[in-house]
Amino acid sequence: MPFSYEYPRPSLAVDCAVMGFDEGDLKVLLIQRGIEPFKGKWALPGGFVRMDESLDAAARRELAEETGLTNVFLEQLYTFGEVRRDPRGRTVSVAYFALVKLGKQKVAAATDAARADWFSAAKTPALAFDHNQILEMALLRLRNKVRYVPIGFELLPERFTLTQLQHLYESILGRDLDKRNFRKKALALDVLEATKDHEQGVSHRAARLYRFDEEKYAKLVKKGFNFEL
Amino acid sequence: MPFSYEYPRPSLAVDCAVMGFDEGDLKVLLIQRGIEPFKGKWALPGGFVRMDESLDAAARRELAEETGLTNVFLEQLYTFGEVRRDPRGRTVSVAYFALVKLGKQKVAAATDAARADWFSAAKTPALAFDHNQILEMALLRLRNKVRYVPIGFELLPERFTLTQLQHLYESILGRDLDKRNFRKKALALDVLEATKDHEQGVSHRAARLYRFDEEKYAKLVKKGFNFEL
DNA sequence: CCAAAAGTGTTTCACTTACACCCATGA
DNA sequence: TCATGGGTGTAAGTGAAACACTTTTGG
Repeated sequence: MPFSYEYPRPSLAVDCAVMGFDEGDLKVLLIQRGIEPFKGKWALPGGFVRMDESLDAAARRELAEETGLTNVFLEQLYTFGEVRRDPRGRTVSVAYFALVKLGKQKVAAATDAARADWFSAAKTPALAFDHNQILEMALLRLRNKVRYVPIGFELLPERFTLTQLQHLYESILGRDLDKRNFRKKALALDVLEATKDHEQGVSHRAARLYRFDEEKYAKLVKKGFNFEL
Repeated sequence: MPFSYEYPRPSLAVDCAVMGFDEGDLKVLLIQRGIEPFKGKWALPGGFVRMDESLDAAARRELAEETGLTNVFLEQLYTFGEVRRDPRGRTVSVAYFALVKLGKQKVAAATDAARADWFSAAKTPALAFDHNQILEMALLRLRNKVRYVPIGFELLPERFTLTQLQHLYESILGRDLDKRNFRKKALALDVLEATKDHEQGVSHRAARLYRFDEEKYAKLVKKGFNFEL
């Protein structure tokens, strides 16, 4: 500790596991690396932390720079610090977990990324660095967290049908849920607000659209409630 | 990214929130800083990460150096990276969460620590850096985690009575539990092995000693079970 | 009128909670 | 023999899971 500031320091990076939901399928956003090492390989978006920005800020900046995404749900996941995880030299990476409402935002590759694209979370290619491990942990976190915190709504458009919500949960949890029980429970939580509108352009009975009510949810949290789907 | 290795780098530290349980009370291990900054103030044990060691290894090393503790339960907690959290300059700290079986190990201050001592977790002094915040997060993690992972046993001696176990849970969760229900549930989980022995030297009926059965637990985990106390 | 998904209640079972007394031991 | 904590069972209530048919709409 006394001479700490003379010590050599590891490089410090952030990497983001960005997840979205589309067509009943959980997706992950990957970029194709435009530079060495691992040039041409797919990887999580990320980059180095600057001296004048917090870790969260670095994650948001890199995400915007490499993929064009802003205003996403972002939370710290885990810090990866094995000695040889980066061939360039000692690099510690703070991994982030991000959720985006797909369809709204277009992704666009930029800076060091040759391309950016969505992959089905179930079948991602072999990634650069230890990014497969990071991604695995992110998916695990999503599965665990979605059971007691309503983050699922971060993955849906502002208005959605109960069937969409159910399919989202099914694909995150990896198992089928009973329709009646699911709807009963979702509505009983009292955080969904029914709108007057219904989905459009389907060739069958149109489902009612619901909206997640942040205020009701905040009140419930205060009361020390117990969310669980 | 391209010029990353020319960028200035933050310092990288680890800090450990070490918790123990003694006399029915949850404790935290603090060191009194022997050097600036915050000389004389209490803080979490920790120090800088070396280039040739992983983050976990750094946490273990610092813990051993500053407090003499080895073989503790250790898991990464969260990484703190606000720009001005260390007056010496930009420093990012990977915080760890540690549990020790008290009574077995003596703590002894060393290196940069003037003293090391156990404090009741409920009433800790104002700490150096953002360590109060780290500690708070560690206690929160313990409260949440203890509900679905049997880490409570990391805080008890190898053999313990059911009443000790109950008091541990009560002090972590911050509320009283019903004796009969607690015992029923604890035994129903089928991870406790009754020994033939009883506690000694008490002036009332001596309670039976139990042991946590790691193997049974591992088997249950494999079967995808559901621990909860 | 057919296909396709929306929408809706009841019963059963398991688990949680509340609750009070006798037992064993050492002083 | 008294004080102290150890140890035990049952009943009521609450929440989870299983399960099938009618309704609406567009083609």
